[in-house]
Amino acid sequence: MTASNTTPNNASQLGQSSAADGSGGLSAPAFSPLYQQIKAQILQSLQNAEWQPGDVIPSEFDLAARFGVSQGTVRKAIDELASENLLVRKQGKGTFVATHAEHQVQYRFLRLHPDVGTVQSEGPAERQIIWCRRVRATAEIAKLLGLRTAEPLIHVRRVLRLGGVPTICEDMWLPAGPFKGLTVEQLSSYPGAMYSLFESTFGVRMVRAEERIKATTPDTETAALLDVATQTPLLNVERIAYTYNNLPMELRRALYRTDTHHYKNELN
Amino acid sequence: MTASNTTPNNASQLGQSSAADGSGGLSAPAFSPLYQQIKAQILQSLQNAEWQPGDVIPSEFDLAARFGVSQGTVRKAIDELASENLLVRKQGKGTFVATHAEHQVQYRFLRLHPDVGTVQSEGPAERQIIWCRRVRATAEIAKLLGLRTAEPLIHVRRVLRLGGVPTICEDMWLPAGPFKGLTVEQLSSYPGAMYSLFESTFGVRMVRAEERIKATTPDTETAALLDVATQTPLLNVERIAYTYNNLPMELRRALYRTDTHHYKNELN
DNA sequence: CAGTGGTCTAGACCACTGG
DNA sequence: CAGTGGTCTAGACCACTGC
Repeated sequence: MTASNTTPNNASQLGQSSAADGSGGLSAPAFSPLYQQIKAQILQSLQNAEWQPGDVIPSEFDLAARFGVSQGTVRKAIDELASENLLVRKQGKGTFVATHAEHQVQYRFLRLHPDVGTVQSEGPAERQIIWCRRVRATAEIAKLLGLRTAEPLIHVRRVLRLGGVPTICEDMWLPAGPFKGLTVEQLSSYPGAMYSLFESTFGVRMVRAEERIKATTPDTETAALLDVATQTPLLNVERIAYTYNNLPMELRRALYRTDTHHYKNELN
Repeated sequence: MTASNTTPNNASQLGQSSAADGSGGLSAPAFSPLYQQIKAQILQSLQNAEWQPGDVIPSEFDLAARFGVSQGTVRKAIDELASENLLVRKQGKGTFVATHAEHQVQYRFLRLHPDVGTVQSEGPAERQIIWCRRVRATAEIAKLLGLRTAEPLIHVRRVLRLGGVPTICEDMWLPAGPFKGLTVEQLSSYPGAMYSLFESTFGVRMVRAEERIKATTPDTETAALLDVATQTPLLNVERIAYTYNNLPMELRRALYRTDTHHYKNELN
């Protein structure tokens, strides 16, 4: 009785998700293990906002019962989601939906760190919104965000001061639809990180990002904002941030001063 | 008979490794699960060069028998080592010691990619060794490499051409001891990546690296090597590469041209 | 076909949290 | 104390490789 498996193998009552699964190829039947299907189910619940950021999700045994699999299988699914920073496990307490609002890390995607030996204990960044405008997508921006040219966008420009020094000047482009109603007042008064605001107010959770870095010099306007000469070499960091389903939701083009800070990257 | 566990719990015949374990704190007894101890044992075999890069290691069942644990426990240990890129699993074939000589990825730690739309299919980089000298460590370099000031080093300077264009100029400092006998001829004639040479010829396997990026302009000598004006903004990438045990074994300071390439980083 | 890694189960017990 | 995640086992079967 006990030693026989539940089903011969692949997909039975568990419908394979229909949307893009990123496999690309189309020849192979593409065997998908049970835990991957469970993972897709959990992901679906996250996308559907069935569980909110910060919430506890059901226990491993509950989920196992719900999906009709063993706890170990659910565990493996959650393991992967946790390693992708979509879920956070806390022993003895439960498994939680990850959130940008965790006070521990203010800027999860910011890789700019103060040089050691120079200014330290600089505290939180001071943020200054330069503007927040409605614009239309250029062909270039539309392509990067997966939109059509001339679709409405919100364009935000801001400066961050670290340790009192203007260090970062960034432009952000957001699709107007999901961010309808975003105002300078919100951006200025919100106490947490910008992605935390997006999460709580607009239900858009940034999950992953890609950055492309070049060296450049600022135009006169940006040079003034950063209080540097126009020939000062700066890092040009272009970021595309993605929400669930690899959907790009933000384009950000930032200039970093690197006289007292550096961009840190770990290579494995 | 079967349902009782092997040992009440922690460390029994498995001696906890003596060297630095990175735990830092000293108050807690620091419970260490079995699979972590197995992982440490396997790591030890890797450091002792008991298994060479590219070799197969014993099967999960063999290792389980050797360590007196179940296959699942060995599996979890190998899982972590594989996720750290120290081992590579190949279904149906075995588990292999990772190597920099895999033809698939020529430069595992190089994050500079050609811009899309510009020059493509640029093929392998052309390497040009500018010099290879014996020097003594400055205080700064000694600190970064965990050495004492004035310890002997090998200083290599080279230029990489991508798609025919001189794009990277880098200086490397290596401790003279482990790299005794490194010559310009070796560096010039070796067909693979530099870390592959280190691995096969000197038994030094780079496992992990940290990079700190700033924007700068080149001095006249470097500007000439890269064929750019001295006011051209460039990426300054300072890398410390580590072998097993978090031992720093290389300091590298590179300047990247970013007119047709960019430094790519994935944020999770 | 045998050998390897990969999946899945069922059940036991441990470590941690909070009422 | 009960409930959660974390570890460990023993055993079954699947998918892939290569002889």
